[in-house]
Amino acid sequence: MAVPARASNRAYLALRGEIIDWELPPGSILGEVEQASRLGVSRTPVREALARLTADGLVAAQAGRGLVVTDISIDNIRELFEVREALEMQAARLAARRGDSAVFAALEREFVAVPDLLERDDPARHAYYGLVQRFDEAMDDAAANTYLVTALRSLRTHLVRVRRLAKDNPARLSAAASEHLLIVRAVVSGDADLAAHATHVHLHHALASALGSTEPAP
Amino acid sequence: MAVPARASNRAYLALRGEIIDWELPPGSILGEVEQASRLGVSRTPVREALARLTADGLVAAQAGRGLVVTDISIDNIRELFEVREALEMQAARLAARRGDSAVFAALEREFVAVPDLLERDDPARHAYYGLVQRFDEAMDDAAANTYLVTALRSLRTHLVRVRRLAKDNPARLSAAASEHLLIVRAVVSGDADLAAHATHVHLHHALASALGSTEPAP
DNA sequence: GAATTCAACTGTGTATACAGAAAGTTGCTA
DNA sequence: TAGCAACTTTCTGTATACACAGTTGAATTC
Repeated sequence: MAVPARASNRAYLALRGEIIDWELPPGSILGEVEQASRLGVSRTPVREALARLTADGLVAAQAGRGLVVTDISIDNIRELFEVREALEMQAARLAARRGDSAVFAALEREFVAVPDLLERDDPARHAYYGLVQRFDEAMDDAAANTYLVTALRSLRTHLVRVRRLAKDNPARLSAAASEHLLIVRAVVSGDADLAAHATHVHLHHALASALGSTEPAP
Repeated sequence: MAVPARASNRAYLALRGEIIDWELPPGSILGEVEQASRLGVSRTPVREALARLTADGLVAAQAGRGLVVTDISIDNIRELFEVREALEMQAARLAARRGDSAVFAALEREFVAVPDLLERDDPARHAYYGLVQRFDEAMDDAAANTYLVTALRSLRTHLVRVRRLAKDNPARLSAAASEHLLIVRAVVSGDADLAAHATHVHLHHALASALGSTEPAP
């Protein structure tokens, strides 16, 4: 870092990380003075951090109680996926029209190799999730639409919380990789409709998996 | 208002209004001290207002220059409509599935009457734009998706700026009303595909109109 | 005459102090 | 014992003071 990171930014990243990692579970009350002393900064940067988190939708003002970490329910997951479907299908269309084939051809080779990757038994699946992240970034880049990318980033913040709630199993990861592969191949060949529909299929399965793994045993 | 509106909120609404109304044109530099003295509040609420505007994408930090009102270009309009297409088509689908038919039946009657409305020669077309606003609100309500509505609201902030840039002509308004009418009828009859595709058609024409009226005469 | 350096000023980032409002608690009364 | 009221405490919202960084301008030197 070229400059000492600003205190408000440090406070924002710290609180955001703790909320996403469920260290601050939904319902936690975030008082300004308490967080200021805990994070070792004054109230001013904490205020700014909390304002950004409110804009992100990670915390909300509750009457009289101050700011509270927002809840994530099953209904929230369905709503998130409804928006995600709209935005990612559009991103896939745009990427197929505008994307750099070479970039996605490289990703295609990586997704082909995922079965080998998963056999290596990386407990946290860091390599796989890193690949998915690069896929997302390539799509953002190829879509070349500031407003779309902004909306997707906001959405992903919430999706990360869901991911912590619903653990993926190895079979699902393998299936997801082949779904991603189809999307990537559609982008490489410039087939916008196929890219969009393959994204739809992928999200359908992802939602079913997320809902399935969160439902309690009867 | 039960309580005296908070100074930070007043500052936010004031600055937001001035940016949307082009009183603060793109490129305007917003210094904290200057705005604080102009709005009659201290720097703290102004800071909060500027932070919210930055999150909205209406202002952006420019290296060394402080905060600057963001620009709206032709490319921005295209990008906005790409996102709008994705979100509003999804909203139309959801509204067709979940919407209250009675509400949209009432809107249908209003849109049928728009030609009469436009003959009354209201210079600012307040009645018409009010109807469109009620249409948007009914769609938001029917879509019943917090994240979708949040994204749409953010988008509309930018679209209002475009609307000030590109004036609608009476012929366009009349055509837009019949496009809206088709969407509303599709929602009433619960036809999700038709609602989505009618929205697509509407946005296609709206974009063509916006781009046409902004292009300088050759 | 041009380039480089130094100084001053403007503007943001942070801390803290103060005021007002709201919620919880405690005590009194019916 | 239950309910109401008043008080206390703690919170947020706002203002202001202070420090540091970046930019701009001028002056001096090559």
